Amino acid sequence: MTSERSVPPTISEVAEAAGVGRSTAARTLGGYGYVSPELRERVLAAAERLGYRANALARSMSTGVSQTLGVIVADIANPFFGGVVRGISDASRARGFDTLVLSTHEDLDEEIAATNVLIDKRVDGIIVASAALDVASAGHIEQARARDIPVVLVDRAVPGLDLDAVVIDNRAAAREAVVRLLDAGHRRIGFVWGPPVQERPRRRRELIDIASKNLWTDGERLQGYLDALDDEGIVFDADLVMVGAKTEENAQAEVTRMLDLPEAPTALFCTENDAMTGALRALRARGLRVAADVSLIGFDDSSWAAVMEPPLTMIEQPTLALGARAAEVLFAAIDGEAGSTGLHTLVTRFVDRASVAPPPR
Amino acid sequence: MTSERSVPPTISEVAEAAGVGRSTAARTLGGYGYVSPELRERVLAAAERLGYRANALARSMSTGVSQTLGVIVADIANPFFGGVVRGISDASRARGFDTLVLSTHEDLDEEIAATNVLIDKRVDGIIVASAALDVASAGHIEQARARDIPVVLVDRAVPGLDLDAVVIDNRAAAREAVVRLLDAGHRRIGFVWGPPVQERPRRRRELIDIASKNLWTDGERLQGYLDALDDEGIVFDADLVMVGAKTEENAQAEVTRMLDLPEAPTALFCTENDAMTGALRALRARGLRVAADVSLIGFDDSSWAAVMEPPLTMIEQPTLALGARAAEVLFAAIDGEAGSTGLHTLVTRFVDRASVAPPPR
DNA sequence: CTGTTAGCGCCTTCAG
DNA sequence: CTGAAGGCGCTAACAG
Repeated sequence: MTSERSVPPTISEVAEAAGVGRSTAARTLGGYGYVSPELRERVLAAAERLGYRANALARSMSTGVSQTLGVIVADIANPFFGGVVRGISDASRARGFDTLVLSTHEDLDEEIAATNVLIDKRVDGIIVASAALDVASAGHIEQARARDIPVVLVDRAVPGLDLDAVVIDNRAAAREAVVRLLDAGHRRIGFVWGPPVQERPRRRRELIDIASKNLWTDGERLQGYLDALDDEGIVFDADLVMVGAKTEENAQAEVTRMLDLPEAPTALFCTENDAMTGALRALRARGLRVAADVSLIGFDDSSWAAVMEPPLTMIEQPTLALGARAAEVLFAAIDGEAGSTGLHTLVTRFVDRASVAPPPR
Repeated sequence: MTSERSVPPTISEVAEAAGVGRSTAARTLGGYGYVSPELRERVLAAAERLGYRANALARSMSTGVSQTLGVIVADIANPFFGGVVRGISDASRARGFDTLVLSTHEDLDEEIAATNVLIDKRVDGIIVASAALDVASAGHIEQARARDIPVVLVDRAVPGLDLDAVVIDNRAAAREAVVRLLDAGHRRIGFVWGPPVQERPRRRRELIDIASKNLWTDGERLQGYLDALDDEGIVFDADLVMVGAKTEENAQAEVTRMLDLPEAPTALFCTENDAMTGALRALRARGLRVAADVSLIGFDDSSWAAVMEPPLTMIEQPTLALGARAAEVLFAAIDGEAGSTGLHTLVTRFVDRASVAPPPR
């Protein structure tokens, strides 16, 4: 039975209806303190009759706890972040927490604004896949911590920031992928996707410098690529690295450019989904076959990759687990468990399918 | 400059620091009422110095407005819902609202719990892709409305519920797809995906009955399929409809079953992403080629569909727009604009690529 | 224009 | 074990 009135009943009204004091009603409805079975019954009945529901805002107001987690990601429409958010959401629900999700379009100012919103709404903790590149640009995160709001990073670490970060080992995963290509006999391997440098870096040193000044994941993956090349003593060729915007169109354009090189790459390492689809478009346009003509390995497995012809070899990221783990780490901090802050690294899975073959000829 | 204390300063402290009354501080910081430029300046300076930020909870408490929208979807990790949520999120932000997102795993009980959470947190409005099949199972939605919280449905309408619903015309889109297949000469067309019936329906009437008792989108798409068949006077064959769980595995199994029929389908209409990938797996396992042997049309375009060989003909849903529109309609309701409730239908786009060809032989 | 005075709904001492 | 009273931080009438 619910009352028809549109203003919800308060605990005082329930108390009155039950003929008891406010605090007695509050104690039984809030589930704390002692109440005699008899009164308890009466209160419960009255609450039921009036359709009482506690006002979570008022409760947060006096307890100082909102039972809400704040989540900041670049783009909730990106399946990768969708998985992370779902992992966070499920783990939170299990603890009775809800999640306020904000998308920042990979813009630092939006991220700062989002952080302020979360601080203002008094969330109990924040999980952020930050666009901040270094400590200097992470002032908003310090701000939250200064207000005693625990923060954990997910997907992207921020070098120099002493914070818990739940990530994968991008560098090792990238290195492994490129090693596979190397093992298959490839020597000219293209690197498709960020960092989004505008000018083609001449020297290797320059590239590493750029990598360290861009999105952490991009930099790490690029490093992994270079690591693998180093293993084989292959000199880095700037022509084989994509430059410019991180879009599918540009990936296609850059791969096309590489394909037209005198010494074209025989393999491509795509560090993101759109890099892979862009590369595939470029191959098709040039009439080249996957594996037979150009080998391919990509990041972020999906069910589509498995049904391509040939099926694509991919690196799978544990999106749900990243989110779930981030939530766990955050809850530990909320509970005041002084765990050592640092990197929590989850393992990726190398899904070996059929897009890698020896170079042609 | 931010103070180092972890308990945030209140408006009273700012007032004191500025040497003015609370309400003067409140007026300037809250941006309402009159304040002399001089005092205003002093208050602002004090607020800045103390690092003041308004407590949104307290504000909501007294205004009764939370500047927060509640969003309920089946699975935030599903790219379709990811797009919808992103659309909602962007449109909300533009109005200064934030979104509390809850995933229900397509479970009605979880949806009911989620609705209660949103009611308790006093969101100003709710957008829900409901798992409710009819008015009888939509009590929680009525509950929210009884508490004067506007609700708008997105993606899925609930037959009989007098509520705004922002959707696409699933029936027409499905019909168009099947008509294309028919026009290409196909007569045996398989329907892959829900409704998740367990027993194979014998009669057409039975099927329609089932369709009307399941997820609205599934039912509508199935109706569209039947509509197209009717146009050509083709009798519905129960063997060509998938039954059982809505999973990629089962889609593959069911398509395999159809392919092994004495009169196998020469075309397949897949109403969801996993239906398409399942179907593709089945074709591959049987050594059949897309288009040449079996024509294909699917729902929910993605960049992958464009790079398949051959590129897949798909129906594209405007996910961002669905979310954005739902938010607009909700804001209209929040603003008290008494628009007529009903269906808001957005258009889909038929992306004609190359997975449809005449039947073989 | 400014400051005082009440609440918003809940939790939390504190006597009784 | 119960009820009265005060406070969380803010907004909102209301006099001055």
